[in-house]
Amino acid sequence: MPAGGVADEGKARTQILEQTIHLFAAAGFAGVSMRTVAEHVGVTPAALYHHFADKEQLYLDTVKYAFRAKTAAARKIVAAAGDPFASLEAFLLWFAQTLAREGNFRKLLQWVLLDADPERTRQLVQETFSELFAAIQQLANSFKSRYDPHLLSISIISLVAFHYQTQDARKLLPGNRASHDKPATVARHVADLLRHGLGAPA
Amino acid sequence: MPAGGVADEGKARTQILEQTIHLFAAAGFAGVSMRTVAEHVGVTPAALYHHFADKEQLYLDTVKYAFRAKTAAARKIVAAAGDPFASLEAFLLWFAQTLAREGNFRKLLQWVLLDADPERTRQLVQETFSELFAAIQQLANSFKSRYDPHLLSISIISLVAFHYQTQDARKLLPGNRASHDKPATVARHVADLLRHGLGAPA
DNA sequence: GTCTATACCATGATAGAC
DNA sequence: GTCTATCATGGTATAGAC
Repeated sequence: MPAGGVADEGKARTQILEQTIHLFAAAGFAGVSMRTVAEHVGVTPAALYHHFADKEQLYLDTVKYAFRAKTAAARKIVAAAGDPFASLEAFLLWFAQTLAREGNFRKLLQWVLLDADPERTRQLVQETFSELFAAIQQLANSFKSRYDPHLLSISIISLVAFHYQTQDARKLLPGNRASHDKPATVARHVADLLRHGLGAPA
Repeated sequence: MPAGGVADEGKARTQILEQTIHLFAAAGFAGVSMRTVAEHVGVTPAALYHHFADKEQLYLDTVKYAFRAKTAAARKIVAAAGDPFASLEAFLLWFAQTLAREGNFRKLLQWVLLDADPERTRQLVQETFSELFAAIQQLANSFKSRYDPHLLSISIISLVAFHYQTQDARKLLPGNRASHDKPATVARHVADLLRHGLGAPA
């Protein structure tokens, strides 16, 4: 098995996955046809079936491929620094940067959360969310706070993830400014809120 | 124009919308066919086209119908109490209860956030998100905190919304307990976190 | 306001040549 | 490993009877 990590991966196969990420990110499983994929990749639909058993497998492999390495970075960041707050801030900045920069990553995450097929959900959550979540939960535990680690982990992820999920929608809502989507701004806001809460005005 | 608020609404039309909510909530615009809707409603596809110009209009009207009244409740709750923290806690509980109880509402919200069509996004955000957001922003302002009102509003919504967005996924992640999805638990956790932050251990 | 019938196109998937 | 050709099915939408 090659360095990639998941089964065998020919050059052509990898190139297909690479070019398919954007399509599934934009329209989801049901919104993308094999013909569209084929056209975009520059082959015929039949050629796709040489590399993937069916559309479902292509989708699963595409999402897994897109998430690989993305979350491995999180582990390192969380494990690196000693002070919990320093780790938290490093993670928040990394997460905000990643979501801001990699729209495909963000959207695929949203598609995974909306997936109606339980088995597909299971596979994707384990392949995608679980490593990221484990890293955050480790961080959450290091605070030795009053909060439940599971709840706190989700809260930390929420504050960054949901902000970028609503990126397009917020442009239509009052009080929006372009600077609100800058990763540094978001990370600082969330770090402040998590550290001090609303109780202590500056 | 009748009390409903949006154009004309016959009895049959309303019944179609009512029964279609669940389908679009589960599978989104691309994942639902007019045949499926017709079968589920108990008519032929042709009958649907008597009430709705096309599939897109059926989708838009369904989402708008599902959101109507849902968010009107939020305004009252936020406006009611005097103390900002009391209002906040009342809102958090209402929001958690609504998302926990009304899975269709929650899922439609997620579909709206993922919609790739800018014009559809514009219509739906204004019809759905904007009233809820205005209520929260009013609340956020009342804290007179150091935080940007827009950012703070999204943070408040994030902590509850994302928690329930990840409901299915979290069942597969470590540390999950059934009690974590009880509205009272979520609301209390979020209220504590927002009030005190991580800085002040109990 | 709902039906039958249907036009017409897109879909996932396969067989078999090269 | 990719092609051409094809199939069966399902997709949106319409015409016109009742």
